[in-house]
Amino acid sequence: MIKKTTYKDQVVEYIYKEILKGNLLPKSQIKESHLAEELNISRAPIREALRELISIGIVEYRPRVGNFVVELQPKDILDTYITRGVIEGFAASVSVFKDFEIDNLYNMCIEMESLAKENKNIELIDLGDRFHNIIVEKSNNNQIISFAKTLSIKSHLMFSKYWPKLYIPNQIKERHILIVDALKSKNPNEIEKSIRTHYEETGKKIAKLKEKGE
Amino acid sequence: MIKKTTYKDQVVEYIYKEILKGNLLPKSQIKESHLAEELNISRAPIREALRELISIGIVEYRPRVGNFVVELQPKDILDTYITRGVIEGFAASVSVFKDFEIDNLYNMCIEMESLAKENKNIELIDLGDRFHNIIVEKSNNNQIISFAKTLSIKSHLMFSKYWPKLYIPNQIKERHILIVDALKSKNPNEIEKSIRTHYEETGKKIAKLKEKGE
DNA sequence: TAATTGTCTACTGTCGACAATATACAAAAA
DNA sequence: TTTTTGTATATTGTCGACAGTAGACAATTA
Repeated sequence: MIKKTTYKDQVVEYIYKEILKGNLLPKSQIKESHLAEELNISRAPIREALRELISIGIVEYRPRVGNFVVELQPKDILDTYITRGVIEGFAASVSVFKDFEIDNLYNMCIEMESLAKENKNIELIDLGDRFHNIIVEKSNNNQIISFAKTLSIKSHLMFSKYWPKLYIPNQIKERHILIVDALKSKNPNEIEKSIRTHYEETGKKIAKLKEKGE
Repeated sequence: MIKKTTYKDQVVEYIYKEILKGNLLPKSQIKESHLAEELNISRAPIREALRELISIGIVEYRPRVGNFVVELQPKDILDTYITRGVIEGFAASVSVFKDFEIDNLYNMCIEMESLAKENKNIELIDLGDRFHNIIVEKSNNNQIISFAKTLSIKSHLMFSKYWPKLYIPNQIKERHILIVDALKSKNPNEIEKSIRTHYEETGKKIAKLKEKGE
């Protein structure tokens, strides 16, 4: 499969990763011409990329002033995680999972613990994404899926820094198994609640760490 | 209050209204250079405006091919309305309203009926927006507020065409009073459910009309 | 005829340049 | 000193031009 990408798409990736890596700090200005020079392209694709990041909520834009990496306040973090719980919770509550699909999700929980123990962070995060993605996609609601994707990108930015401090391997497994158990119950209210709690807990935790750390 | 706007913002408004008015039909291509010539500006601000409309989900973009007014399938309409119910429903369930605020919302319901009877559509839509906005804002969750805004813009596009066929004046009032009554109950589950139902009903209705109409 | 290949055209992708302006900082005034 | 006013500059906003390509349609081949 050959994939044709534009400069814009590559720049989106580039900026996103620079923020993740901590090379671009919150509140710092992303200057179009500097980036253009750095990447040896013109400002046009840079601007397009910035617009995309703005719509996700990663970059803040002040007309005629500039583009800035957003400073995520504890409150913003909590809001985002709570909303993610609302979106994904709803998705799960209207989804119908077959037994083997639930087993599959369960196995992913087990694998999470292993990966966490081996410190394979990248694989672990990827597995987590897949786990939650399966749930969201199952809703078959495109608006929900689209919002969930935005929130997932945004969350990454929030937890990456605090990742190691959040949960021990066993907790990671257990927390996700709670969701699987709820799915087994086939009770929409229970399912919805379990996922909301899942995200709210993490949101609170990160928000608290963020508060202390500054 | 003096407001300084860029071309981009004005173009967003322009395109949005052209779609609402039916001058730009679903599936039709929005050609940058044509619009640029029409408005006597360059392509740059046009592109920026299009990117914004894309992120809302009003315009569809195929790389290297063009920008097209989205063709909203009945399923998309239902998805959007259901999601709006989920978002606003959550907002309402975590909000705490004072008695006088609830009275205020109730009065708005009464006024809706009057406006509907007098066929003051623009004012009526505006009042509806304010009603739902009050609920969303009260949640004090910026992520929720931001999603709600997107969904509101998108919904307008969906119902504008079918507006007169949806509800009679008394129904408009009664449907919103159901929400107010739920708020009075102070029961989060009841509140959340009432708003979800509110939007799901309308979504289904519009989706059905859309199916028939084509 | 039907399938393939070649060509043309209109559109988007990207460019570099200039215009407009927010901000910082210096100069002037109180 | 403190406040106001002017000025410089770096950055965004907009422009027009050119490059590259998707899609349409004609020409070619079987």
